[in-house]
Amino acid sequence: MDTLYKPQGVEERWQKIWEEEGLYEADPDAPGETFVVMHPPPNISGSLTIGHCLQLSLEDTLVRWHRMRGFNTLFQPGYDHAGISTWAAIGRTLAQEGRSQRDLGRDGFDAYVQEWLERYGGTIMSQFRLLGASLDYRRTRFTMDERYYAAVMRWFVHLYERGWIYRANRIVNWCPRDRTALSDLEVEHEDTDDTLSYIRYPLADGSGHVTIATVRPATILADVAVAVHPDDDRYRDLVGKEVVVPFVERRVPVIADERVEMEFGTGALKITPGHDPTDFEIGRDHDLPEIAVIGADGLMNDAAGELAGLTQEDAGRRVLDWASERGLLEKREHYRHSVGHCVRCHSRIEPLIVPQWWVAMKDLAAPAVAAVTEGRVRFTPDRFARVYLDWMENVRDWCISRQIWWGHRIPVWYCPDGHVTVAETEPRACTECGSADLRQDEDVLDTWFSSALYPFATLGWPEETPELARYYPGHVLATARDIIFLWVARMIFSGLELIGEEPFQEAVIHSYLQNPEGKRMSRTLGTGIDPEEALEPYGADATRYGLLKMTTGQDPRFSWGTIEEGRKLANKLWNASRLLLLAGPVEPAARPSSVEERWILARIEATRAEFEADLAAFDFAHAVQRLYHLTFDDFCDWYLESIKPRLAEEDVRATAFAALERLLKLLHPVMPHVTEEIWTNLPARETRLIVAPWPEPETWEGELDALESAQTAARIYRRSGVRIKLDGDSARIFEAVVRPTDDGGGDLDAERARVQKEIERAERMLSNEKFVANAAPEAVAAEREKLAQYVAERDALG
RNA sequence: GGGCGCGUAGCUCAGCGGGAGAGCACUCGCUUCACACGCGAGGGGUCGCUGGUUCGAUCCCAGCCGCGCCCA
Repeated sequence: MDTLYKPQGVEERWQKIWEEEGLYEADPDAPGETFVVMHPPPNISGSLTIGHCLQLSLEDTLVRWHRMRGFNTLFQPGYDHAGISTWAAIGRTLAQEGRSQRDLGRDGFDAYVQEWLERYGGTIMSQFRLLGASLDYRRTRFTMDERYYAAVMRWFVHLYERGWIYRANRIVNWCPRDRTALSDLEVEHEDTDDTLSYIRYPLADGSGHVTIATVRPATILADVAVAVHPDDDRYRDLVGKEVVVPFVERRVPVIADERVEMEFGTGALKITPGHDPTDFEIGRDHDLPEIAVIGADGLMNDAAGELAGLTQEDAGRRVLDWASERGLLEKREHYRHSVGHCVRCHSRIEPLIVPQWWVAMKDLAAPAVAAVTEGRVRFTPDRFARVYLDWMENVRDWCISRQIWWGHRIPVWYCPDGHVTVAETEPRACTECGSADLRQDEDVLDTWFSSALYPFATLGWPEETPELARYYPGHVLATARDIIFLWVARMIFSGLELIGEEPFQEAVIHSYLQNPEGKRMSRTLGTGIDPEEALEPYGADATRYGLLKMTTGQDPRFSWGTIEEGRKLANKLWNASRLLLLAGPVEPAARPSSVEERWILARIEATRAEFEADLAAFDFAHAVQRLYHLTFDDFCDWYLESIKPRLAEEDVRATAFAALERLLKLLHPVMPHVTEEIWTNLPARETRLIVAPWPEPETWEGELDALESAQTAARIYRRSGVRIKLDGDSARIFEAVVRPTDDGGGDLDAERARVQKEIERAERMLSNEKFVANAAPEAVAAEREKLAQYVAERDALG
């Protein structure tokens, strides 16, 4: 054994052995309470980020912990086709060759994407393995594989038959770059600098004008009304009159609607149902026409007449010029407001009225709200339950159709007569007229429509498989907060609707790593950290440890120092085991005969209980910190040092190996490789550590503080050279651990003064009558205890 | 516009009513027979600011200031 632990090679070897020996496999026929974690399937549009590794580390820690405790565990791997995301990524690659997705044709694109899939899918699975994630790789699923496709079709038809899927011509978020509709969740609002133009709309009867303010003058061409608030005294007399829309010189009514903000601009709002979501709603309620002057490409369309083909900016300038020439442009001012952008390509979202497929959310949402309010699904940290509920309680209908070629094609067919046939598999004839001339809807489904089924589609649903019976519902779902609505919420309502049970009990919302400079990690900006930058030099164990320490807070910065801490812990364990192995292997057996032996067993036991409590609360950072402290301070610095003089005794070594075994077991879920490597070197191995039984609770009462007097004496001696009087075990342990090199002496006065200060502080507090009267009894007792200890210390100093 | 989170040692972060902590970095001592990628010791902090509650506030409350995020 080398004096330095080198993870390279060791980790890869164990990863192969564990997988080849079938130790990652979930067996639905095996006994045991189940524990199921569905790992969120990464997008095949890219490789893993360090953030994925953080998520995987905490999941794998839970999975390995449960596996050792005898649970029948399923840790499910897979990857996601990631609709628009992959579509856009492929588009970027093709663009470099001067081509686009649509140049390939639908079939050509399918072929291209298959290659893409093999390349990225393979990379992702190999990165999972590199981290030591104990996923059941045999079960790897893809959200567009054949069986998964069948599940998605069933889901669509189910919702359709329920009457909750409908096609409607409504305003949607349109990305003019990718030329597809998006759901509300795929739009992000960004503060944008704009110019607010104040334009006069003359009254048709010539009695004056109304001034409106707009940031999008080009849309004036599609105006169908001017709206004011019903309580707005300034405009009360105008309601019911008509105004003339500039440029197009169309007469439109002035209407009253409560959705108008009186404070904005002049309080009069131009209504453009074709190009604004609020105006669309107002328009529908007032039966206004819907005019579209902007096309799918974001440019002015034919309805814009002489402005057709212009960009909105150019068209807007023409409109403003027109108004200005006629004295209708009152003023222009700077205006900063938030504008919707495509979450992927950052194009400015174009609200357009286009026919799309929708899911009515009302009936799906109600049970999903109840699941959380009734505590059947819990969030950690629990404040995210509120975030979830706020969204779910106010959820709007979900636009699920996308105008791209990558995804699950909508299972709807049209005959020449326009009849609609909805079926899970391709129908032979129109269900209404029997026509065999069927044309399938061109659109594909929102990628999240299929991801929503992940917790059961991966288990074989809609077939009644043994896996589905055994592993649904699952237990822990770990994810970052950015997909609470997109995915977590949708899994909950789909699971409730289709299976009748929520898909997991615990939604663990983990931290979102920032890069060391505090910036958001982004692959495209090059501000991210490639997992292999950590895995290669530090090893998976160190990386896992470090990442788990970074799970606190909301947006911790990635820090190499934390990974380094993990590497040191691995090395420390390695060398502690070397000490014992070099002293002479002997079968492990806890036969403690001294106070320090009982003490370490008690410390390990106490840490086991605390560690379990941390994991149960998903507090990974504190969990690993405990292990570090136990290993360095308790096990190495005190226990091993104190038994060194007696290492020749077989019982002492047997106990030490037994203690080491327990320590390795506690560390295994966090650092699986180094612990397994050491474990396999211990005498009398019968099983792999990965499936070794988790330590049972033990009782070592009254031993937790057994080393306190020796430790206090060590602190004083090391600081000042002053020896305090010790006897019996404490004296022996002090000698063994501290190995004092002189007879003491030292600065006795300084030590006395220090202790005296402490005594005075405690006495001062205890002489404060208000403290004694008002403080919690425990606080007062603790203070008395401290005083007693310092008095004892003073006496020991002599 | 509404909501959430965070400002603690040079850095990354714990602590969240009763003497300010860890790891890294820094300084000093030690080649000690597991580990010098080690061991031991030390320096370093008006706990963002201002008020309030309390016998006592880094911790609770209010208001500011600064960062980050979500929803509309």
